[in-house]
Amino acid sequence: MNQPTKKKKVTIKDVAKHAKSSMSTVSMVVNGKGYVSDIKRKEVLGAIRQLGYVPSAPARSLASNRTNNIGFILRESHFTLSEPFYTRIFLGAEFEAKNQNYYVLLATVADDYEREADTPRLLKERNVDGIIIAGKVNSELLMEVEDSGIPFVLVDYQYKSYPSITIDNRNGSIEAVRYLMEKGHKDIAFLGSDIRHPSISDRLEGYQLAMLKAGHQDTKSMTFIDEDKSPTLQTGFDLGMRILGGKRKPTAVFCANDALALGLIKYAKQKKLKIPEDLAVVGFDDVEGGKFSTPQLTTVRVFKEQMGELALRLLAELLDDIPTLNSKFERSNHMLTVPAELIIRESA
Amino acid sequence: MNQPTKKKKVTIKDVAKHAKSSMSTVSMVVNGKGYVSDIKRKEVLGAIRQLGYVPSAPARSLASNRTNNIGFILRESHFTLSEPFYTRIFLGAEFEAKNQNYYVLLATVADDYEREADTPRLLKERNVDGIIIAGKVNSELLMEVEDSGIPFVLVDYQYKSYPSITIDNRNGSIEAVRYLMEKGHKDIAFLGSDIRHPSISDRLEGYQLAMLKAGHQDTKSMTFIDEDKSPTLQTGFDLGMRILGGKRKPTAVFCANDALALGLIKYAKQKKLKIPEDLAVVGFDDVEGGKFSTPQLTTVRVFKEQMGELALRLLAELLDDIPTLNSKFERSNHMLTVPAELIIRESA
DNA sequence: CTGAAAGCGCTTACAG
DNA sequence: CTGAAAGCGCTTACAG
Repeated sequence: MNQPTKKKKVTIKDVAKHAKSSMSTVSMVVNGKGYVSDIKRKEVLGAIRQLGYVPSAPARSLASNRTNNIGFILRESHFTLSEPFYTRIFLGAEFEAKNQNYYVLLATVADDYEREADTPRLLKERNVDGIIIAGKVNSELLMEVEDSGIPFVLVDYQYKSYPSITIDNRNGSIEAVRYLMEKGHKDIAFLGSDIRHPSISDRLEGYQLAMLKAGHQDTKSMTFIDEDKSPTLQTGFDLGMRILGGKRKPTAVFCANDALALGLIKYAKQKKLKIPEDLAVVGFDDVEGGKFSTPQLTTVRVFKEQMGELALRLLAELLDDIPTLNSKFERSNHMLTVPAELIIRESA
Repeated sequence: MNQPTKKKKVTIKDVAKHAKSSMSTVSMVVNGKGYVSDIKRKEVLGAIRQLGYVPSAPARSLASNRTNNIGFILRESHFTLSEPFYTRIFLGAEFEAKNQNYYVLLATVADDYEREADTPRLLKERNVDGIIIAGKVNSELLMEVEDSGIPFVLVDYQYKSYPSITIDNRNGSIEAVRYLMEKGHKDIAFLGSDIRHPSISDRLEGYQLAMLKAGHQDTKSMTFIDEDKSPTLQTGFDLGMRILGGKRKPTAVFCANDALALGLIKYAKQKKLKIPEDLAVVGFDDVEGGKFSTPQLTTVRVFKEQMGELALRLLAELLDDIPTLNSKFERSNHMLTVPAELIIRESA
């Protein structure tokens, strides 16, 4: 069928000729711009189908001064995380990009990013119309993107009041802590790390709010945080020692994320504690591993794909609305929050 | 510093003028083609630096008929696997792509891929110079890529005798089984699934070879395979029942990959078996989770980043060597195998 | 070894 | 509402 012969590329010119029309008309129907009579449109569409015409991306870019590429910037360590969190956000963005006819160029950056030296090529070459930045990244990078003038949106992170998609961490946390309380727990601890990540500090805040509201003044002695560590299994395991080694042992722990929760559970099991009987544990994120852990993890679900999708859509809207990039009004409309949802399984 | 002013784009023309040279000369020094005198080159380079010239990707593409993009095709389920296996391969390719000045466009495809309907846009639009296909994918896709005439290489998969980068699964497996034998094990079982993936069937073969060589004729009663399942934790867990429920219980199990091994361990622990005392377990892949499991997983390491890097490099070479895509000679030179390495930890 | 010129395949004012 | 033409920023023969 599809002979791998050196078939000549079909151009817009061929289509125009075939449809007895002009290149501009073809261009208009392809791009859905301007008015073309129904008859002409049909003829053109027919010619396109018959000839198998596919527009050339580079030619379009060159002529229109748009790349139709979106950059997706992510810390390398976030990309290779065993729990596919950002990967799923990326996937959501990719999915929506297909709908919107964008290509997404992924650029991973080192954790110790340095301006200039590590500038992603897509930024240097300005080979994107807009950028999505996922998760916490070096502020050098942020400033660099900001200076570039290329529109961008953040996902699961915030910077000044630039457009962003964030999780409703506070309410998700409140819900989790309340659930624990309903189960009769009073001594509820918080376990966290990398507290400078806004998602994590918001989760702490939610915890504090819920505790205060329930009349527990002293949350401080019950919060265990290793600020300098990233929130991984290992960190959770290590913090487990501190939590369970103190004199005032909690009966429940709300963890800043699933990895920490899983690490804590691992430690607790090693100490022969029964979960949830001896210690109830709730995580946050709803990561793959939580479904397969023993016991299965009770957690707060984050809609990762949806976040990516929203980010792409928001960015696409920005690109359409502000070609001159000047309207700084209504910025707050561009800071979206997606709800999180408590998922009750076995660990609490 | 970097004013976000509407600075006019610096073009090759500006550089030529500034360097008192011509556009073609500038082009040549940028691309390192043809001969340019040292003096001219220096002048041009100086002008480029001073003006901050960055070539326009689309203009280049249009003029040269190369996109400078590489497509990376991957099954969606492989991308979101909790164990970042293919993700790391991708990262390796991405890394090498930077060196070679390619952008890599990631396209994830559904597991139930259908020709035409699901054709990745990068293929349809021919917006890539070459393609990397990672892991086992639908044969429809393979045929479609083949028909497109776009050069491609496979990673961790094979198709006809197209260029590929594969793991030395057989020798890795032999090494693992031999290690188990050295430890005194005789009843060594094999645990696997999705046996149609060449990597997995090769691992089985390695197992069989090693067993035979050691005088164990009957490997059949010791191989446990669920062909229709993918090699996940869950499958490993489920197969655990069969392995440990039979009358002839193995003292060691060589698993087709880490996920299966981890699932098996989970089941065995639940059955109060001690690992490795009661049951020794070896995996394959050396995935993140194995380092944090209890006990830590003994496994065969696969150099994932390196595989991606090799794939990109191989593809880049193909693209340079055969612009007309005709030489089908020496294909076997293009089927690379990377060694695997036994990593001894705690589970065996 | 270097420069002038055509051409890559589109989009976009601009006439009509 | 539709067509002719310029121009996007490069690369690549082709003269010199």
